[in-house]
Amino acid sequence: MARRFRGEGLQKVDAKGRVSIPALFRRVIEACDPNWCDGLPPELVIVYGDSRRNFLECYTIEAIQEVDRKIDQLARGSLGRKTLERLFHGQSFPTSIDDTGRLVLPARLRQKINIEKEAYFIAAGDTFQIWNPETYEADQTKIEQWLHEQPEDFDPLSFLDEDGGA
Amino acid sequence: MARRFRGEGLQKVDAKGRVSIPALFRRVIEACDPNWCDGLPPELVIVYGDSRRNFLECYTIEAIQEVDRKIDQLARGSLGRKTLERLFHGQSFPTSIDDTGRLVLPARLRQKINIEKEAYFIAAGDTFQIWNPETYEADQTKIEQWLHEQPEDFDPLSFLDEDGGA
DNA sequence: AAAAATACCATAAAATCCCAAAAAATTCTT
DNA sequence: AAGAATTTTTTGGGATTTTATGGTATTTTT
Repeated sequence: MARRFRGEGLQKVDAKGRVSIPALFRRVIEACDPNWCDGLPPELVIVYGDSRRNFLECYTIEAIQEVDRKIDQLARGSLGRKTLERLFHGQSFPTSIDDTGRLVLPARLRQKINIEKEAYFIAAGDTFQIWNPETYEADQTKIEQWLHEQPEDFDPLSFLDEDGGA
Repeated sequence: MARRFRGEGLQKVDAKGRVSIPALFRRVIEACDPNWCDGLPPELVIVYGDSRRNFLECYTIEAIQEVDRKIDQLARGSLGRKTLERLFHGQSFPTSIDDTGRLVLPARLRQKINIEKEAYFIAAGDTFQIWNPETYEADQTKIEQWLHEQPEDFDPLSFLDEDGGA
């Protein structure tokens, strides 16, 4: 099973757009970069997507290669392939982590998700996401509210029993 | 059947957030970490969950992998998957047990469940939980009250006859 | 030249490692 | 079965390393 990101955290963003990647995330990025070895800057790909997407999704090299392979299998010219190429090849930004564990988010990306001084990092399986802290909180609140609307003894784990997912 | 935790106990937490894991729990954590062998630190994952959750739930590697596999089977982007990714990937903390049998609970986690000098450990099937001792006691009292409200001859084992265990 | 991106250096806070001693549980011996 | 010896567990403190963050200088791009 592929290595997974876990955890979350608020990080500062300085005037130049530099952000520290939480150390645990860094370990995963390193381990999932086939070309990485000690001393080299670990690489990753940031997918920012279309205008509706309000967070950045960060892929390890292995994870993005898996997506690439799947895209390759779609028929050339098909709507699916065109759409996915736009998203993963066009609306994405390959970068790497510097020797102090930081990433530089270009102004364009910061504007897109509307972050200034702080960024919220959260794991999501084989990727992690970067959010504007307020936007994230609002999203999380929505999820929690939904959970609270469920029956008293509802356990999120019951999702796991569903077949295929809602 | 997967190995199960059993037992409970009060443990001290020192100024650095270190807690001894009850030795019996340790044996289970070791046995359920596929990568573990003598000398290596046994790993586990602490799921702390959303704002309402007032205890930490500790998963062995095998237990968390089972959850991960199930999450993988839910449709990408579905509400169920998103909720579970938040909970198990985002609101969790991967860690390991040091050579003296201790775990370090970061300040953030201690604050979340409001523990300072003592923590209460209790087994719960293939996971175990860490509580603030008073919070745990209150929860336990609630359960006992409910039991006392049942008919004289009520036996909790009768739950086992229900289908699905609503 | 101005702006942006990159490299280099520096530091406080936090997490980790290492050593050591009580306390408790287990085994051994008589 | 009781006591002694040994091992395991729990707990404590200091030293070291890593992490997160800030600043300045240098290079590259436009």
